[in-house]
Amino acid sequence: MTKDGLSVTMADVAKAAGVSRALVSIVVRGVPGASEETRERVRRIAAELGYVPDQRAQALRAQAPRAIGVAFQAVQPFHAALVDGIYQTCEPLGYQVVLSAITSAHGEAAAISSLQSNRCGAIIDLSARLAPKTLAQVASRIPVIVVARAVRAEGVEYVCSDDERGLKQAVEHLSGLGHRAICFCSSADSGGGPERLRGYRTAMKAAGMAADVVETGSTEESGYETGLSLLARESLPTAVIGFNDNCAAGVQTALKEAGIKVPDEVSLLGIDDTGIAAAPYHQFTSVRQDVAWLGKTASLRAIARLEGTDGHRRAHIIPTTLTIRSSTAPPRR
Amino acid sequence: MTKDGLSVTMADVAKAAGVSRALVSIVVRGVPGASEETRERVRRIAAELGYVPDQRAQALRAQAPRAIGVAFQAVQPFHAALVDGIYQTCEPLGYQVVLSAITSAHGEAAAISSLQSNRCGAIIDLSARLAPKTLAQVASRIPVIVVARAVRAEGVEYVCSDDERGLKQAVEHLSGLGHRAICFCSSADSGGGPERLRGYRTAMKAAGMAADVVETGSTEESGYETGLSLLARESLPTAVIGFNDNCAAGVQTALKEAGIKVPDEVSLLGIDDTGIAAAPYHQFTSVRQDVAWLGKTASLRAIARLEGTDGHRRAHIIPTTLTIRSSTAPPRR
DNA sequence: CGTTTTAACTAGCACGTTCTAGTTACTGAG
DNA sequence: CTCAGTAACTAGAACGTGCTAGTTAAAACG
Repeated sequence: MTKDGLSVTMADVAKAAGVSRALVSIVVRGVPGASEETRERVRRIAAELGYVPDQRAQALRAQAPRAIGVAFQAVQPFHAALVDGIYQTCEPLGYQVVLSAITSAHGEAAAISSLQSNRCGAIIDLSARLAPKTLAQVASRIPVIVVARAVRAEGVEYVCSDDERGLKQAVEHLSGLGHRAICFCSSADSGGGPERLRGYRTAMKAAGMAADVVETGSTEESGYETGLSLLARESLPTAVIGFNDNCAAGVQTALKEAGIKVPDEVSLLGIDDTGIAAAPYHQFTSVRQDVAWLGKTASLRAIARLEGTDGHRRAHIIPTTLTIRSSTAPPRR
Repeated sequence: MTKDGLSVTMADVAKAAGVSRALVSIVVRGVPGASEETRERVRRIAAELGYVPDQRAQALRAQAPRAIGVAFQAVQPFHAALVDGIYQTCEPLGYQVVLSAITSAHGEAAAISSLQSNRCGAIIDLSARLAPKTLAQVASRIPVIVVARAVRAEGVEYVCSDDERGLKQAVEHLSGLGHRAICFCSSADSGGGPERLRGYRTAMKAAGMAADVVETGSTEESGYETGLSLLARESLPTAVIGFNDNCAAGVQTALKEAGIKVPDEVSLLGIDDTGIAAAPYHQFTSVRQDVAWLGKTASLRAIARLEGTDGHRRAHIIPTTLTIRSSTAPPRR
């Protein structure tokens, strides 16, 4: 640290080593143009002074942006896994990941604007709730990749799971076990909501069964409410598909409290295959989203768009798989 | 966007408006020095071109750093809440929050180095697992505030909950209900582990009870294992304090599977009061950490250290409260 | 009319880096 | 000894912004 409390700069190292700034730059970047002994000496002095290159200055100097911006919601475990995947893809390729959290104090618009302000070459939005028009406006300046939501906006690309097919897998699994009365808890305005509903309806029709849809939400509480409403019916369905794992967990609680056993009396199926589905007391069969794949695809698309090696595409649909656990079984007699 | 695909700069706006860059700067920052009509015109043109100030250039120009770096683990809901609190405190005070995720692909050292590289004026570390020596080295250059872990390292300040007193509250609540056989699931190497254990031992001693400690971990799985080990004993304790809510949830599952009812036969108490404790099927009494307070304190300390208005302090201990729910009741006869 | 004041605006440097276009100093060939 | 070739190094200009120190031009004042 220099005397005035500011950070160590290249010039400080250069001065201490008795060389020019340019040479220090050559050494720290490891490019040819310095003798081995000078290299050694400069490296040692840099380490002694605790020199760390200033990323902002590097970025400012660079002509082409080397940063990928990610807007995410910290509270969502799903987002955490995606962020992990994005780091895994971007960093080895030499791209910096710039995060901006979407919180109660810092909304989606603020997050995106902050990423623009950091001159990210592309933006990956994990929680696109803004109007398509607004997103399109951003996309006219910077490539935008939306994850887990089918956004129909000019210039916006999206990556999401094949929710429609996922529900087909779920319905087929249950009908294969012999179920005929399968209820789906829908949440139309959540990400993937419309696709999941469509997939359910199509699959039910194909199997010659009547659709049975209840509108709910994506939280455990709404699942619990839905569970109570099912219990109030004259007869229970033999199987219930929750809108997601949270929702399924809520339904299970309501059923358990009423003394209904899962899967003996009612089979229960979640979607997303998050940690909650794998928890020892749930063990939900669940439609698995391949989060690593989603993150990797979004990253690669962002990089491709940033580098301009590839034009705009509309959508990237990632297949789902069914993780079978102990919450599904043949129906009660 | 300019022709070559790069972003709009101040010079672009200045050229389009037929004024100097300096004047654009004056208008954008809203400082005196421009006539109202020029101001209006420049603002309009800036908006038309989609000009967004370059934060990196601003930061580079600024003498004093205005950014607070935060190293966090995305997968931890606890961290998410803290990040939220940090944004709420820092942004209104004009400080930028720079996030760096700690993931499998991007460890704590990488995260901290990235924050240094971004010339943050202070670092808030939500997941300090590095050796105290390493942390001290970082702290010798940049103020470091560690959250939720009592780190004894030169120059490092920490903010954490009063875990010791929290356990005292837990034990007193249970002993007030009449419990005499209270088991504590300890996790010595987790954040707050040693303090929690010490608090438990002290409180038990003060109440004239014998300590009953089982070593476990901070996950649901380890709680489940611990639950099984308790069931293998000749007689169950009448109350169990989980190391945290996750752990308590695991214990509960093991007990439930063995047909043991909570709280009728065994009282169960969690720590942290996270969402899991409040979930409908758990309803744990839990020692609440005031996350908002923790985040606010860490932020304010970071700012104080950054501004140099205040010297180094060692520790900041935030009080805990007990949230009473339905998992605790008087002991079985 | 000359001088001062003030509002409105501009020129140009600095921040820390990278990169181009040099400038040395040394080696080896003729 | 001269000349080219090369390795090792340096000077200085950008990148986009903020700020200091100006420079106009018009109004105010005596």
